[in-house]
Amino acid sequence: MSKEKEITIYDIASQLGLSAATVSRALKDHPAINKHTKKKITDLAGKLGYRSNTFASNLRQQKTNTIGVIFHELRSQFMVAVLAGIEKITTEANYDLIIGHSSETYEKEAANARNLFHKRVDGIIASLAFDTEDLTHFAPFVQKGIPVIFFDRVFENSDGVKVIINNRKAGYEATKHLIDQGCKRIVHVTANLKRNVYSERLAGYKQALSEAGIKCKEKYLIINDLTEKASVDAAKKIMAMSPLPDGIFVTNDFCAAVIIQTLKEANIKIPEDIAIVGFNNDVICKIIEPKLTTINYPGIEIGEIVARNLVSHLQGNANMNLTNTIIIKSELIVRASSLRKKTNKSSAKK
Amino acid sequence: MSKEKEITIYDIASQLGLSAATVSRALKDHPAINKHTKKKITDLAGKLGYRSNTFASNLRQQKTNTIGVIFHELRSQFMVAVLAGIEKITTEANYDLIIGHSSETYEKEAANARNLFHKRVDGIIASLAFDTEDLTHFAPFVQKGIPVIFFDRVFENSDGVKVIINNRKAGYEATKHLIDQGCKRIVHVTANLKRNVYSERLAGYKQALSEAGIKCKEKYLIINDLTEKASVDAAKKIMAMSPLPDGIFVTNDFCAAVIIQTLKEANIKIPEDIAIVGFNNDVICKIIEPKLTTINYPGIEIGEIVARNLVSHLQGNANMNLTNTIIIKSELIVRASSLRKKTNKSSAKK
DNA sequence: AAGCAAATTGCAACCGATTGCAATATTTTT
DNA sequence: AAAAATATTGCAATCGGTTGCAATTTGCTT
Repeated sequence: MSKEKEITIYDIASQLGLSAATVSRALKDHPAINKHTKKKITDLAGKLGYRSNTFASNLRQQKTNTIGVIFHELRSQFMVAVLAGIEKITTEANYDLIIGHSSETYEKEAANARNLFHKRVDGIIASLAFDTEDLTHFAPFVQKGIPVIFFDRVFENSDGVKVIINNRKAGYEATKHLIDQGCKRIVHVTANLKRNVYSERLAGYKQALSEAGIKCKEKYLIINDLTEKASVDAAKKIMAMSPLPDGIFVTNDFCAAVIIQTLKEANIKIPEDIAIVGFNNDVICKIIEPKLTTINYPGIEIGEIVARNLVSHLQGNANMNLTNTIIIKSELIVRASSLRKKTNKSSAKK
Repeated sequence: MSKEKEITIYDIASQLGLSAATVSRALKDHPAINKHTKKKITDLAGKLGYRSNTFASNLRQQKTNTIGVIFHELRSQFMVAVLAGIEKITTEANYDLIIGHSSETYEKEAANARNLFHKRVDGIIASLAFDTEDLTHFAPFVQKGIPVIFFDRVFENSDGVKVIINNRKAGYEATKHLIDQGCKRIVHVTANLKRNVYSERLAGYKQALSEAGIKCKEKYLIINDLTEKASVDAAKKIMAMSPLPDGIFVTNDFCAAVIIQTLKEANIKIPEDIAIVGFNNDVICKIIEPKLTTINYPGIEIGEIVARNLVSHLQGNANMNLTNTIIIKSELIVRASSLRKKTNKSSAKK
């Protein structure tokens, strides 16, 4: 427990009869320093257990080498995957991450933003909470020229870079698939329509219905917060409908899994009575019985792209401000939960 | 995009004809400063958009107000819950978190430790990777008197504070429950026995068997890495046994769920043919069919306790070094996957 | 060996907040 | 009203690394 004194460049300098400036440069591999002295310095630094003081360095250089991340929720595979992608790129580039999560409330999101602002992060990566209605809490960053990049939950018409998938197309494909499977009464379970991801998927849903000449009924739209309880309620609401719907497009795999579970307990057969499609391609898709048809939302790639954009902007290799929106590919993955017709693809692996 | 100059205490001081020292004290609510001047200062600071420079402050105070967290994996409900618990306490106490994850390898764990050491965190919270064999990578912290606290995956005989559950007891109860349900040939699927959590659960398993006069067979012990693939393999191994086992105690819910799924596909009935108990009480327990009996491992509480201990040590309110091990309660939660006898508790909710 | 270019190294002023101690202002005591 | 006590404020050094510019050393040319 003996708290030894920290070694500084001054200690190294005096032990070698050099100046602190030389030591500083040597440790950063500055080209002006003689190879031979450089070696002496790094050797001694190693021996003494020198560790550079980030604060002194940050203070002088006026930058923190830290990126702030604001997530609405961490309990989803998708989000963790995005995080892993971000982490991979940022650690390679030697940036630290400060992670804040909003638990889906605007209030905490704004508090996180303030905190990160005070911590002087060099850049921000964010996905919005359910109830965020404007981006004023990010204004301080914009004013100071600190780059902000959004993914997944974004304001489509805002400035700043956004990395998203084509949610409308995904919603369209999910619904179209159900229609192709013979569904006529298709429920859509989704969340707060203020969020682009949900409103766009809904738009795709409506488009597919209208193209098929199916009228979109108000009562077939269920909006909730995707929690376990809300999912059970949604299932009950669906069971109470008469006639029973024959298809459900759920905007989230976990919610879809709970709905399947609840319906099965009521002896409703999936997919024979009701076919179901989820969204995200979480592991849960393969654990629920029947396995869940879903939209693959590639989290790692999104995280990597988001981070790569931010980092190269910060390093001056590219100017983010020229970019506006980056759209990542997503695709429908068909599994048993929606397969009623034994079509070309034959039976999905059982 | 106009990068305005940052406001410092000197700016505030000169605008008010005061000294920087006074401004600094006023902003920290130092008792020696006159209420009236204090108000003038905070008002102006607000108006100018002053934000304190953490680096200057950290540099001067020689502490970072940052806690490092080393996780072996983030993709589990349990770990995310622990993180949420830690976050709750540390943000209340105004500490930042730097999170590193080892992906279950010693190498990355050590790299994370080095990084956090260089970042000069004030304290460390860690859970060990599968293949970590010693704690030398934490030695630098100990030497400098930086507190390190472990949870879940720990070395039981090491110095330092550990927060764990009684894994032996949990393993015993899980196995005993299976025995009580009439199981005689009980398989145990677990992971690297270097980790206390797994070796202890195994010990509990053996104890329960021996008390019931059941011989513990080598071939009934399956050790893997708990991934999806490994879980499928484990299930196949089990199906190949003759006679078929009639009970499985799995050390992890996700792995248990995959095994259930795989067994069901082979037309094995759960729990009639084989009863199954998992570990952790992840949400997946309630989604898998039948619902999974498991051990409740209270992540949030563990996170809170770990963080509370560390924070109060750092704040000088308590000395962690007097504590050695904190044991949290865990309990068996019985659900359908193991219920063969309709006993006193009658049928678990269907 | 003088002259000049290139390679190394050092000087000293930052970056912005903190804090022990001294100085000044205000209030209370006698 | 002077002395003593208390409340406020300022001085100036400090934390440790960085960097423009100057100084010094070394190498090369003729």
